[in-house]
Amino acid sequence: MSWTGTGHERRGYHHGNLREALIEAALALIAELGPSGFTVAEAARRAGVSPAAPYRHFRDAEALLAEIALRGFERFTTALARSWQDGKPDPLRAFENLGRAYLAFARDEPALYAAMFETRIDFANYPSLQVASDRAFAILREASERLAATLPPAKRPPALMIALHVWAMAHGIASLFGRGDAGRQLPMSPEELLEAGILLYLQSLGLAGGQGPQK
Amino acid sequence: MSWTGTGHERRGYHHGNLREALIEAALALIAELGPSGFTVAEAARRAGVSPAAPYRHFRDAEALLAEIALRGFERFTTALARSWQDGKPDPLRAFENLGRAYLAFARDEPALYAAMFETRIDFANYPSLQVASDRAFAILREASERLAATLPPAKRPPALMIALHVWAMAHGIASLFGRGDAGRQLPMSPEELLEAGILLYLQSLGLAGGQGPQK
DNA sequence: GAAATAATGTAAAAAACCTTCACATGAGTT
DNA sequence: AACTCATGTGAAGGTTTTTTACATTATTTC
Repeated sequence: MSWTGTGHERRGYHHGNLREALIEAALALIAELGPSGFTVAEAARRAGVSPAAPYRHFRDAEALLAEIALRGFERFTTALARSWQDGKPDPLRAFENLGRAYLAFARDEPALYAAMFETRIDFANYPSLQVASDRAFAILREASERLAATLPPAKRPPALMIALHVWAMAHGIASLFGRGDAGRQLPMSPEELLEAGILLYLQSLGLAGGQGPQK
Repeated sequence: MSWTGTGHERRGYHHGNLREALIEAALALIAELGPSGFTVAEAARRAGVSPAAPYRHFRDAEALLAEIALRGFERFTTALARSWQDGKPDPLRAFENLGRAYLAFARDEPALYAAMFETRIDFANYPSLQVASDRAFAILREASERLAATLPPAKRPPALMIALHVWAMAHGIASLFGRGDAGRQLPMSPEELLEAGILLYLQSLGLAGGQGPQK
């Protein structure tokens, strides 16, 4: 038993909670070394089991990553929904909060975010991932709908487009500048950058800044 | 010599152009299987040499990827500069062309784009990569400067901010929706999405749409 | 409660990969 | 022609992935 890890104690022949222990170990590995630093063998080592044990719980390495990404999307959805607060105190403020929550999630849970977006998992092989990802996007879309609905129908821009633009900018900022040490330094924080970008964008749609839409 | 590849012919004991052949093989692998599908052994196999041969040209697998990313940034810079056309016919049109060129590069050279942005190479270990990346961003920044300069100084927004916002949105769209099959389907093409996003954003700065800045 | 069954972990092994090292070969130089 | 350097080979050690046969424990059923 030379692989017996120094980490969490082992109750006996059976681990008792190996599935969770593997997920935690994988998360720690990703956080430390990036998505490519994770290996099934190392996760097993940290959980104190043999290299074959993980295969009782996950079909292969990708399945473990997919499970992590799935939980990531679920927590992401929760975090976004909480920050949106059903549009309170007002849709614009709530929308800004949504943006901050997006970046906060990417910063505070880099391993989850990496598993969700920096890992090349084919969603077709994991339908639940597609569902979970759609649910997260649905928050953003709902927020965009509510924001757009503050305008009279004639001047109302398509909410889906707004949601896509905001998602792209948020993901772009998180991905390019999200980690403090990521090579590039900014004249402002990622949060400030995103907030400014969203406000400018919404302004031209007449959804921020107090004046009507451009035309 | 069981590893003699079926690909490009071999002139003798010495390959003659192994370095380039390895880079090509790695690019093909990344294009086919994603960044994680590349292995030194397979690249060597395709080049028709032994698995140890690549180490005469690259310190390790990451160094090969870094070289690919470096070339990617150089070609990226060239493509962006060409599309920008020194601001012709006018800064706004040229700016839109820049956005299209960004997405075209991500679509047409997915392997390069992946090596540049989806691979977690530490720029600190490859200073030339940092330089090349900065050069690419400099095009975007210069374009932003020129665009901002179309406004009187008092109303001129910070060009760096514009460049960061546009880069983030372009990268976000490329990364989330750039590949046709990438799970999510859009109501419009990535190019149209980006163009609309940029125009709306610039509108509120008074840089597009024909009217002055808001507020 | 004992026996059958299911779940979970181990050991061993094959295949692939990464990388290094000593050595071989060929190219270019003097 | 001899020397030197660059480039490629063969072999080897170490790691990882995943499968298979087997061992152990938990759970269910009678």
